[in-house]
Amino acid sequence: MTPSGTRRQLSTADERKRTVLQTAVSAFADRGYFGTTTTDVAKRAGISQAYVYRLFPDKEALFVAVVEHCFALIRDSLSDGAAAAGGSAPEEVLRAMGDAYAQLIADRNLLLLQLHAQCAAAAEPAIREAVRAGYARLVEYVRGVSGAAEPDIQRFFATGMLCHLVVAIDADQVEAPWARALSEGLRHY
Amino acid sequence: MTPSGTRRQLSTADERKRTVLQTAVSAFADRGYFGTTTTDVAKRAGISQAYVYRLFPDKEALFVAVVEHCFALIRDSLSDGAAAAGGSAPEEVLRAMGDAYAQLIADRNLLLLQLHAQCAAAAEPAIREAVRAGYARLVEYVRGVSGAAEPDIQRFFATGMLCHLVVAIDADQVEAPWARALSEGLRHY
DNA sequence: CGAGTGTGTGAGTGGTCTATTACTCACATG
DNA sequence: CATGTGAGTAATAGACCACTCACACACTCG
Repeated sequence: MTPSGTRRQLSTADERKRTVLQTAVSAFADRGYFGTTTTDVAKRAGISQAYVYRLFPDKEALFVAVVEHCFALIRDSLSDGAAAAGGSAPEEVLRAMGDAYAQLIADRNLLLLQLHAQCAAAAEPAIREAVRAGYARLVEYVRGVSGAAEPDIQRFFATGMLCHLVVAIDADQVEAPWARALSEGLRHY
Repeated sequence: MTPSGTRRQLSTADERKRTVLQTAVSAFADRGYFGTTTTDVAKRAGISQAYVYRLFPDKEALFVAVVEHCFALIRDSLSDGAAAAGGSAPEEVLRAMGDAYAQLIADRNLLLLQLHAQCAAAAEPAIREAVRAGYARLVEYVRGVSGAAEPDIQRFFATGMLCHLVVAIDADQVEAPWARALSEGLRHY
C-alpha cells in the first residue's frame, strides 16, 4: 500500500484477484459464508480451488475482502445518488440516495451479500470488524453528504435493512397485503 | 457416559422436542443454518446427535420448526406490548409493541435467529416459506391490533430490521457517532 | 413377571470441506 | 539454450458433517 519508489503495472495476479472478488459476490450471495464452499467460488471464477488459496490466505480473508468490495460498491451507488440530487435539501439528498440503493435490489446479489455479511458478523470477529467498518464509513458518508438529522439517518438505514428482508424472502413475488405493506415504496427497477 | 447405577428419567418425545426447540434457538443463533451442526444442537439439548434425527426428519425440518417457534415467541412479545398499550391510538400501540420487540435485544438469541432465518430463506425454499408465513402473520397481527396506516407499519418493521443489524454487529459496544446514529432510541433493557 | 412399546445411544457410512503439497507449464531475460 | 519466476492445478490429507441402524434401557400393563 506504500509504494516508496516506482509505480508498477498491475500484475496478472492482482487482476485475477479482482475478478475473483467480483464473481465471489454472487457465489456468497447464494448461501452465505458458511454455506458457500471455496470450490463454489473457484468454479464461478473459472480457476481451480487450490488457486483460491494462493490468492487469499484463507476462506475468512476471502470473505472479508468480498465484503469490503461490496461496501465500496454501495458507497459508489450512494455517491451517484447524492450527485444526482446535487446539494438539495437534506431530505431530498436522502431520498435520492435511497433511490439509488433501491436500484440495487434489481441485482439482488449485492443486497444479499450485505445480509449474509451481517449474519456472519455475528459469528466471526474478523468479519464483524469488516462489517462495522463498512457501516461506519457508510453512516459517516451519508451524514456528511446529506447533512440530515440523526433520526432521518437512522430511518434511512432502517429502510435499507427492510430492503434486505424484501429481497431475501422475495416479497415482490408474493401477491398479498402483508407483502405489499413491507415492500411498498421501496422502488426497484 | 451414562455410568451404570445412575437413574435415567425418560421424557416423552413431545416434551423432548420442545426442549430441543428451545435450546436449538441459541445454537442456531450463533452461526446460522449452514454454520451450525446437528451435533451442536444435540449437545445443547443434552441428547445424542442420533436422537435429533428421531425427533426431526432432517436438519432442515428442525430449523424450520425452530424458526416457527421463534415467530410464535415474537408474536407473544408483541401481544404483550399491545396489551400494555390497551387500545390507545395506533401510534401508541406501535410504540408499545416496538418497545416490547426492543426488549428482546437483551436476549440476542431470538433476534439473531430471525436474522439467520432471513439469510437461510434466501437459499432454501422450505425455509423461505416458513419465514414468509411468519412475517405474513406478524404483519397482519400488527396491522390488526394497532390499526395503524401502511407507512407506519412499514416503518415498524424497518425498525425491527435495524434492531437485527445492531445486535449482529454489537453496535452498542462501539463508542462512536455512527454506532449511536444506528442504535439511538432502540431501547434495550 | 414378562412382553411390548417408546426413549435413547454407540458406532458407524459415505460424502464433502478447508487447506496443503508437489507438481507442470508459460514465458522472460541474459 | 539454460535458468529463474510466477501462474495455475491435480491429488490428497485430515477433519467434519448429515444421516442411519442395530441395539439397549426404561416404563407400562396384563
